[in-house]
Amino acid sequence: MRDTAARTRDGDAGIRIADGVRAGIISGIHPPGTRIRQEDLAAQYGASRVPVREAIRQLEYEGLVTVVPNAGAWVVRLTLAECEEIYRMRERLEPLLLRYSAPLLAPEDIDELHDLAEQITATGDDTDAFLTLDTAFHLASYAGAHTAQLGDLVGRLWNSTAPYRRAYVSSWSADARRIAHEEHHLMIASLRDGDTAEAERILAGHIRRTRRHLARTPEIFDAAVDQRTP
Amino acid sequence: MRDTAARTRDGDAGIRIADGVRAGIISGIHPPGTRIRQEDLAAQYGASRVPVREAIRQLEYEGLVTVVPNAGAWVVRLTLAECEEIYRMRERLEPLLLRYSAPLLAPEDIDELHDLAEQITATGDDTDAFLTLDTAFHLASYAGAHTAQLGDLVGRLWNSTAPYRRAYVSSWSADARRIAHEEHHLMIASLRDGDTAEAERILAGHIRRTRRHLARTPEIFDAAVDQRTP
DNA sequence: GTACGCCTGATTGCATCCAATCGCAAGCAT
DNA sequence: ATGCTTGCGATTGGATGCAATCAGGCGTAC
Repeated sequence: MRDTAARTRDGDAGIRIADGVRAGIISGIHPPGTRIRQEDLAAQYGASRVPVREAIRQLEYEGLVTVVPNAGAWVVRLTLAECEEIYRMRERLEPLLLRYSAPLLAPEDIDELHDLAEQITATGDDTDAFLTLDTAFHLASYAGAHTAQLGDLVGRLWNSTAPYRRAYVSSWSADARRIAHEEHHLMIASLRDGDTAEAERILAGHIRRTRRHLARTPEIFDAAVDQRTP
Repeated sequence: MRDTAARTRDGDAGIRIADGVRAGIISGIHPPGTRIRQEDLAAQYGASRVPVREAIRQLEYEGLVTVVPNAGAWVVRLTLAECEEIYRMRERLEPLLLRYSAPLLAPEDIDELHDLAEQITATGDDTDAFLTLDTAFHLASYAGAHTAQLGDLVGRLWNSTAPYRRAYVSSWSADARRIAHEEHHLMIASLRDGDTAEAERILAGHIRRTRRHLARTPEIFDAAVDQRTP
């Protein structure tokens, strides 16, 4: 019952808890391996444990927390293999999502993508700025898609790897960053041309290259918070 | 407190409810549009409404029920566009899953696939038998994969469309069925050859063809049970 | 000194109970 | 006769309380 939101008992308030915890996980406040206690969250959000349980279940199905019956919940810790699996899924799904989105992007939407790509190029080695803008760029490229499940799924996959992205993006060389920037611009050019198939290929390559780089920095997945993680 | 399972309060019993309802949806007992009341399920499974709520939430995240706050839950009803979207996702994801599985399939596993394919060929126009065996065949082809998320996701996608599969498979011509059988055998041959890439291509084509046929039978998505479905 | 067993504390899982919301229908006014 | 309003019933959302389970620490036996 501390700071957050004062007892809106209208619609459905267990979602607020899930939103808050999700934000905490993505932003790195709750690193992988952190223990999640129901009563703590209940107190923090001024709610009972019932909606907290629902929130934890939701986050479990989003792949952000691990629930062990009669034991508790922890922020998911990924192995390198699991993280690669997520990237392989993204490599196949995001081009499909782009295929849904591309035909419905207006020229001004593509201009906005161009602006974002320019800002990304200008971030230099400010990792936080890069992460924020890169996420915004890709999500904006999917803004045209009206999908029932695919868009949400891609968002969940992004969130799943969010705690690790900071670590390995900061390990990129200047050259690796430059290639990412160029791929962004190539994709924009293909979108402006109306060549969706080529944009799909560039995007798939973009994700694949990131995955391969990831495989070369396995040390990211070793250290962690460890609070009795199963 | 009727027939089902007598109060096992050990581990986690809300999952039992989800399993039961899921089976009912997949098997067609609860057709799309059916209203789901919490108290009914609670009485049916001899539990309180709390685990029922969790079960409904779980099924919502699996894409099997639609929950409207302060209103209730219904078995998901798909539009043709939504069903096509699921097939497009499967078209990209299942070849990836096969890529994980194929190298770990032993020769005897492939023999089993061959047996299943033979049985499928022998079903003639027995739709129920075809559905059961076809599901078994594809799941068996994925048995080698040890994935954290991909396998479960593919299973969920299959389940989502299960209520509609019966209807459109029964509309297949003898020719359409024969093509499916041949694709099964082609895939087996590629797997036995160790040519995973070719098996992937055949599988993608198999799913794509099914999706295209689906688009030609939109009448499946019209009629339904309708119990105040939103 | 080591291993096993018991006991206590903490945490989760479920049942029961109360409050808020929504849908529907009857009644009234126009 | 039709449209709007108001009240009631039904159903969901949330809070509290109790039972069961698991982890860790201590004591005892070998």
